[in-house]
Amino acid sequence: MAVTIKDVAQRAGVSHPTVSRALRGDSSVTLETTTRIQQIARELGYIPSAAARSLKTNRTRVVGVLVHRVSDPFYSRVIDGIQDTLHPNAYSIFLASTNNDRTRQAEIIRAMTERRVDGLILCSMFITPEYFREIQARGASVILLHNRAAKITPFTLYHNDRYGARQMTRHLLELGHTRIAFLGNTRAGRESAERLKGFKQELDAAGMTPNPRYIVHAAFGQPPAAAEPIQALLALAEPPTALVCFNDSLAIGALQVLHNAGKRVPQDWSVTGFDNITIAEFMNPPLTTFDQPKYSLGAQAANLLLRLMESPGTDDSTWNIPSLRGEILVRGSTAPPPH
Amino acid sequence: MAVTIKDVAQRAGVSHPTVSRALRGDSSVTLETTTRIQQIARELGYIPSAAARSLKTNRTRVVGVLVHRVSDPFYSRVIDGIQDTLHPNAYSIFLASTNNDRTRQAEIIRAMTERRVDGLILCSMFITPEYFREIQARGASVILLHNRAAKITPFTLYHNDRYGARQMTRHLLELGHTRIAFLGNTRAGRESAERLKGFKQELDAAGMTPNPRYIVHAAFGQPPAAAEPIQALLALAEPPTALVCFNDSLAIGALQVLHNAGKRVPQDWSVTGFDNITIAEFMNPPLTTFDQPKYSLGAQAANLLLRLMESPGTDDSTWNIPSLRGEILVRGSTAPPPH
DNA sequence: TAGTATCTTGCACACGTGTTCATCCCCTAA
DNA sequence: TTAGGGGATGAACACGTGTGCAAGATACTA
Repeated sequence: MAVTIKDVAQRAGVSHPTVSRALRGDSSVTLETTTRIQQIARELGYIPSAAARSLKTNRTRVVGVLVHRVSDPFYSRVIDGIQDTLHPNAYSIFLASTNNDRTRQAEIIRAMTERRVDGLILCSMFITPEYFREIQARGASVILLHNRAAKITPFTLYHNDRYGARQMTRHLLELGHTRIAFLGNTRAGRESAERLKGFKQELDAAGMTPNPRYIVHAAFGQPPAAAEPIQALLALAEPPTALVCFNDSLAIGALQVLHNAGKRVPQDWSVTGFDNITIAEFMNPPLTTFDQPKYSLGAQAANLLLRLMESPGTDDSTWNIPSLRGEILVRGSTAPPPH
Repeated sequence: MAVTIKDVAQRAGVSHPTVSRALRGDSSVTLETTTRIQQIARELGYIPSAAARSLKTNRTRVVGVLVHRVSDPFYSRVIDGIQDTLHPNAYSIFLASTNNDRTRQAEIIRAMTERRVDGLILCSMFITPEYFREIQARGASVILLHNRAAKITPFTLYHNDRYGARQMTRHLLELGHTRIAFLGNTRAGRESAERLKGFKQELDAAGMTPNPRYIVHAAFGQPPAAAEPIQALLALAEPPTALVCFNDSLAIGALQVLHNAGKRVPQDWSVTGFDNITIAEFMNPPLTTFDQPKYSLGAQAANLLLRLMESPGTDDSTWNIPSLRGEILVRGSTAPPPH
């Protein structure tokens, strides 16, 4: 069908191994022959078959990336970072989204295994240790990003949830707030639990005991999910004056609910987000949030994976796993409490 | 290295073609043998090699998707639609972003050609007719999405820019506005030009002549790019009272600039977006916009591509290309003009 | 001039799968 | 009993590329 290496060989009057070597820049081929073969290959529009090459070399130069949803504003930035790092290294990316569906995740990993990806970046919550080991046994390098069970492998990159939550809480304490609420995300599991833990720790450190009524949870991590828990907070006899949200999307949902209830942010309520998604600074008011280095996170994960794929088998924890802390960004959605 | 079809064959005491047939459910193999082979394959953890299969069948069941940036809130929803349509059909997706860089786009398409993708969904502006034909000549089915030069192939899905812009403009006219501005996006090329055309047409239809000073352009399509042109509008002796933006992101940028300038939306200025990205309804005020069926757009493109890949060679324009219109969503960012 | 070292190239095989065709076996009908 | 037929399986080859090894050509040295 398509033009193969043999076509080029025939046209050049050489054997196909010579063409193979010439195009790969093997120095054992005469410079003259090399340039002639390259010329002919270009004329014929020869493009080698990755499938055939992979079959022989046992490497695909493909990396699989798994997220729960591509349109998630957090992960889409992570993917940008992965893309920009892997592309210059001539790797292609299989991207798939699980939709938080275990069955679908299994199908995807199966497909990626059939395709013999060299590496895998998994941003899923559903990776068990056994699962991880099975994938690894098949020869693929694996990086976990943001995983619930962070102890499966040393090759896990995750932001410091507890640290971030403490930063946000401290900021509100420093502004003078005493009635501070926390809005978690049920679906985020460990991640949400960690941030709640940080929230409580910081209150403890300030000598305050967290009010259990101020700890509420959204069913998932998108703006509409904020409505119900925020209504509950508003209905309290003594509502809070500040709110630490699990992420920016929920904070944005909270802003809207508060606005509709006639509450002004930040005069009546202070609200903080988490992640610093692109849109956060363009909200009205601009969102005070914890800036996660999303792009860098993706880039670092990709870099780590590249190193791992180059030197497989070194499962030592002697590796220097970068840890990305992030930082607080104070914007317009927080202020001292009223009166 | 990995367990191959021959290992399964040996273990089952049959030849490898029998295993191949059994696992593909060929009826010529005894039911008994089939179940036994399947059992053994499962025990051994046999997973066929896509590379070897592709080499033989000349099909990869892989589709390449090209966008300018994954984190773009418009395309990331399109990708969701593509994903959810292709996954159940056992196709995998190569995702790559061009960053609006022609060289990088060429590298990506080259890589996808090496990988022998069965199909391609291109959301790029840089596809010339010759380029398109060359890709097609290599046997891949191609769908264009949102392309500047819509006439290259019948297999182009694009939303009706002109129609949408007319809708938005009419809405503002009906509210009583007479001083209406248009904020375009230089980088979007034809797309922006079409929307501007629709804007002008609707004004014409209302017997009004567009004021050239009210037509401004942003350098790119993200919120920060709105600052400069909006400042220019504010500096006019007689500034507009309404603004039709190229997309939601620019409208969001405009909202912030107006807010900082002490203008209230919608009391002083009405602002409209375009696309209805996820965040639009959670802005303050919620954005009046033109809802593009992004997810459906992706799903339709994928469906069309599936049909095209199943029956290659039929280049007829007898195909029924779906046309997706979209609809206006009136929310809080528009109101009658002041006084 | 012959022998040897070096450089260039081709032959043959392998990677893992699917497919065509031939073969073998068993069953049935004459 | 034998011929014929149909069903199950195996042998051989092909897909396009990379690689080890041998062979041929050339240059250099003794």
